[in-house]
Amino acid sequence: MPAKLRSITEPLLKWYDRHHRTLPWRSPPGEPRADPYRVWLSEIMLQQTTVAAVKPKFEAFLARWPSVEALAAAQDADLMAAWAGLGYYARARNLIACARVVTAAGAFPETEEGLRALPGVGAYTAAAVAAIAFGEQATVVDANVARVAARLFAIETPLPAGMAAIREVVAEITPADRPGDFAQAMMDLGSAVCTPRAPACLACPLSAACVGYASGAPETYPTKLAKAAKPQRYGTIFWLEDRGAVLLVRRPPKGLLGGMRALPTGPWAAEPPGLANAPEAAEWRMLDGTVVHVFTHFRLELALAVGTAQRHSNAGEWWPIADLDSAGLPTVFAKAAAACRRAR
DNA sequence: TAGACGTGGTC
DNA sequence: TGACCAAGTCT
Repeated sequence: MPAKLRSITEPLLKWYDRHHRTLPWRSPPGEPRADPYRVWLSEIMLQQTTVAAVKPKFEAFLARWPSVEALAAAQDADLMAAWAGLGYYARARNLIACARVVTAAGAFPETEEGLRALPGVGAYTAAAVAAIAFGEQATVVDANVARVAARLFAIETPLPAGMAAIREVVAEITPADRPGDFAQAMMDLGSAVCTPRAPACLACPLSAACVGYASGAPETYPTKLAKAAKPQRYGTIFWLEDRGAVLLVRRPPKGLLGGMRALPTGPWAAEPPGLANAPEAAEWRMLDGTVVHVFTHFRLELALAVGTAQRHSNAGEWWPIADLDSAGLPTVFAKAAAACRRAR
């Protein structure tokens, strides 16, 4: 084993044996394999999502759908509703598609290449599942690993272009023995020690090998390109009520909040759209105030229009207002619904 | 390659 | 308060 590799993997894995987090989808350190269903489900949920947000969702999914076969048999609407609040809803659509592919095939693919072909499984997730569930020496690079590696080797190329150099060095230091523990150790280290703002270098098992630490300014790595400003958009939410129920619709299957239940809404545009695309002719009353919600790529300010239906239209589902929590609304609509219920 | 795609927590 | 950030993927 090359000295460079040993000087990193040995202290890292020793640190992991002592300081690893215990998480519901994890096997203890030293286990060469783990349950692929749990590993896959957790990795999908963890994409761009914090451990704290994932833990209760993971437990709920595992209790309700204890195997990939059970998940494959779920109703789409039930799964989408169960995912509500986690965000990035394409993950939920791909999750059920993936479960059905795996169930039809009889088992998860056991190689990085095979996993990569599954819906919703990209370069990171394929490598993570291959390493953690199947013990493959795959190169696992998420935001934590990228940050640790960029500091360890003082990689100057800004992200995302710098990812190529990062992948190279991570491939060099990934051991054949315990590749899954190595990946999770890098992630735990990035989460607890090699943090974005104020890394705890004095507590780091890799500080002796770290070029970024030696430079005196490890927190400057990885460098990143400036982001574009978020545009402002405006919309109107329609709260149409009849005999204790409110009208909900299903969003189109793709795009923003695709496939999710929602309150009716007009366009989300650069100017307030007023009552455009109101669900039916009704006496709309505008509530005071607005609901603000910030998405990844724009900021949205919603006006709230409330009306009473003359008759039940069949343009959507009439949902009992007292039971709205079980509708599985994305957070932006849950916020708007709460504001309407308070103020109407 | 760059933009679409959610949400909640932190400082 | 707002900008940054999180176990990314798809097109």
